[in-house]
Amino acid sequence: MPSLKDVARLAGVSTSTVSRAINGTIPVSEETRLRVEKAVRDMGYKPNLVAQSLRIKSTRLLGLVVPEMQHETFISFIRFTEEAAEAKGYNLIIGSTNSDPDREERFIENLIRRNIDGIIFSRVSDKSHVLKILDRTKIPVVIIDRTLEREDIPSVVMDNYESGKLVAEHLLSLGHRAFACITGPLDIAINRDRLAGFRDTVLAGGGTLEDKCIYEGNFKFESGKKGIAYLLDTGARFTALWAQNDYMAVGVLNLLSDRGIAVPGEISVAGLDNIQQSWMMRPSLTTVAQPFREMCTHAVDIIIDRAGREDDNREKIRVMLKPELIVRETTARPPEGSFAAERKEVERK
Amino acid sequence: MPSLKDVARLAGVSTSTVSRAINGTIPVSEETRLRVEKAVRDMGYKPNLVAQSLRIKSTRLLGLVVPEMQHETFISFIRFTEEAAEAKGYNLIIGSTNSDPDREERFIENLIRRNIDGIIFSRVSDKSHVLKILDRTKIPVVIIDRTLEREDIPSVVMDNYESGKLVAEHLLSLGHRAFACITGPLDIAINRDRLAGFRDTVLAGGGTLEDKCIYEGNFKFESGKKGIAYLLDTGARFTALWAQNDYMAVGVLNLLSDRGIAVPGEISVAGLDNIQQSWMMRPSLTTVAQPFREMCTHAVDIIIDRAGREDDNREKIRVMLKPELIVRETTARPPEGSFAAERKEVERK
DNA sequence: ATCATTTGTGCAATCGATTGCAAGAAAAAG
DNA sequence: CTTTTTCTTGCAATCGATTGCACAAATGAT
Repeated sequence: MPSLKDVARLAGVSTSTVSRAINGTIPVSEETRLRVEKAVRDMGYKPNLVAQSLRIKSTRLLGLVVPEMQHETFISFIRFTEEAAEAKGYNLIIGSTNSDPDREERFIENLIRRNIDGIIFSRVSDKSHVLKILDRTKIPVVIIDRTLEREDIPSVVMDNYESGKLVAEHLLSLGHRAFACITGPLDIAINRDRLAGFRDTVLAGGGTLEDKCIYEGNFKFESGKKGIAYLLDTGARFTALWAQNDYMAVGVLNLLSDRGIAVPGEISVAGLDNIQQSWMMRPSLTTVAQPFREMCTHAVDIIIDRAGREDDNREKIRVMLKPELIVRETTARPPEGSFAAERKEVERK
Repeated sequence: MPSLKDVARLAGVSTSTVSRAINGTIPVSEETRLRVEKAVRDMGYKPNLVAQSLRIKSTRLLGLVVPEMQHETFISFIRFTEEAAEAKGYNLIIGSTNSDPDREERFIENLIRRNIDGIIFSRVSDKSHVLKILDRTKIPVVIIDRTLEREDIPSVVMDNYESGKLVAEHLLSLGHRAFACITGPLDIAINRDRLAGFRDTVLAGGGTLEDKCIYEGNFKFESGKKGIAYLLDTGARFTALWAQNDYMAVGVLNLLSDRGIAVPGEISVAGLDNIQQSWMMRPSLTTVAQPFREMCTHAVDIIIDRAGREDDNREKIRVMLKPELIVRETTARPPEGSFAAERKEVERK
C-alpha cells in the first residue's frame, strides 16, 4: 500500500501539499493539484484510516451493542444500523453481550480504546454501570428501543402506547369485547406503555381487560405457550388476545393448535414486531410492525451529528416513531357462542 | 483518556520503560515495574488501540462480509463469528453487500484502509473481482459456506454431500422409495454436492429420484412454494421431498397446507439449516443442522493464525465439518395409497 | 584493581496521516 | 522601483504508541 510519502515523492512535492490537494483544506495551485491527482491515481493511493484516525481523532466507526442475536428484533437493529452507517460512510463494530455485564464492559472499553465515534445501545437497563463508564469520555451515545430515566441520553423508540392502541382498535372494530394480553417484562417502561395503550383503548371502546386476563411473559416463544396455557387453565374469559411480541404470539398459536382451539375461529391473536415467521406461517399473524429502519437511521443521524460538534450541550433528544398495524389471518370476528376457556372446561368434564 | 506519556510522567520514567513494563517485551527492574503498574492503575490507563495499531500493524479487527441479513444463515455467521472473535480478543466489523458489487468493493476497500487483520467471506462467487483486490494486499482471507476453484484461498464448509446422504438415509429407513428435491442454485458447488449425496444414497437404497422430481430453487420462501406447486402440477410422483434449505421447506409446507395435502400423512418433507421456525412451527420440521458455530470458530482461527505469521506459504486449507440430522414431525412412513400429485389430479376432474 | 559482560533505562526514530507557522514567489499597491 | 499583500509551498511538530541503539550502572571474571 502506497503512503502519502510515496505519492509526494512521485509528484515531486511535499506530503503537506499532497494532503492539502486531496482534502482541499487549503488552496493549492491548479498545476500541482493536477500533478498530485495523477500521482494518486497512478499509485492507487488511498489514505490509511488508522493513521488518519490517530491524527484527526475521528475513526468513522460506530459501535452497536445488542444483548443477543437470536431475537429478530436485534438482527433488524444490526441490519438497519449497518445500512444507515454505510450510507454515511461509517463502518460498524458490533458486539453482543449475552446479558453478561463483564462482556458488555469489555466491549465498551474496547470501543473507547478504539476511539470510536459513537455507540448505539439497544436495550440497557437504568442501572447499567456502563453508562458511568461512558460519562467519563465524551463519546456520543444513543439508545434504541428503550428510554432511560436519565434524560441526558438521547433515545429513539417506537410509540409503544400507540401500538397497543392500534391493536385494540382493530380488534374492537371486529366486534371483540373481552380481551387478554401477554405482556413483556413489566419492569420495563415500553412494555407498560404498550399495555396502557391497549387497556385504555379497550376500556374506552366498551371492552374488558380483566386482571386475570393479563400474563407477564418474557418475550420468548416458550413464554407465549406458558402464558396462554395459564390463561386457558385459569378460565380467563376472552375472545381476543394480544401478545406483546411475535415470538410469544407464535407460542400462543402453537399451543392453541395443540389444544385444538381454532384461530381465528375461537380466539383472535395479534402480535408485535412483524418477524419473518409472522407472514410465512399459516395462519399468518396479524401484528404491529415497528419502524426499525427509521429508528436506526435516526439513531445513526443523532450520533453522527453529535460526533461532529465539540459543544457538549446535551439537549434532551427523544425521538418517537409511529408503528404500523398489519392485518393478516389470525384476527377475525369473535365467535357467537361461549368462551374457549370455558368450553374446554365443559368438554373436559 | 490518559496516554502513555501521562503514565510515564507520574511514574517518573520514560515512555519506553512504561511500554516495556506493560508489555513485558524487555525485562524491567522489579522496582520500576511496580511503580509503573501503580501509575497505570491510578490513572486507569488503557493503551490506545488506534496508536498501537498504527505502530505494530495489527488492529485486532476482523471483517465479515455477508450478502444480506435476512436469511438466518448469515445471521448465524454474524453471531458465531462475533462470538469467536470476542473470545480471541478481536472485534468484528460487519458489512452486508446486498449483492451489490459496488458496495462490496467499497466495504472491502474500507477494511483494507483500516489495516484489518483478516476478512471472512460468506458466499462469494468464483468470479468476484474482489478477490483480485485482496491479492494485492497480504490480508488473510477465509471463505465460509462455499468453496472456490482457486485452491489458495482457505475455506470452511459443512460436508454438503453428507447432508444429502443423511436425509436420504432417514427417509429410506421410513420406507420411502419415490423422492423429490427442491435444490438451491445449481451453479454453486455446495448445492450440487448436496444433491449428489441425496441422489447417490436414494439410488443405492433402491429409491428413485427422477429428473422431473427435481426443481431448482433459489433458497427463498417463495421459491419453495413455486417448486412444490410445479412438482405437483406436473404430476411428479413422490412421497418424500427434501428442500435444500428451511426457508424453501417452509414454503413447501405452506403451499401443501393451502392445498390440503397432509404432512407427513401424504408427503414427508425435510429441510436444511435448522432455522428458528423449523422447531417453532407446527408440524415442526425435520431438518439438517449445519455446524455454524464450529464453522465460524474455525474460520476465525484460520485467519488469526495466518495474521500472526509473516510467511506467505498459503497451504491449501479446506475444513469440512459434519452436519447433524434433526428428526421432527414432518417426516413419517409413506402413505399406503397413490401419490399426492396424482390423487389431486383425479379429484380435480 | 581492571576489563568484560549483563542489566536497566532513555533518546529518538517510526508508523501515516494533518496542520500551524514561516518563508519564498508572485501580484498588487504606493 | 520599493513596499505591502496574497498565493503556494515546505518544514517540522503532533497524534499515542513501539523499538533499535547507545549509554550507564551493576555484576562477574581474571
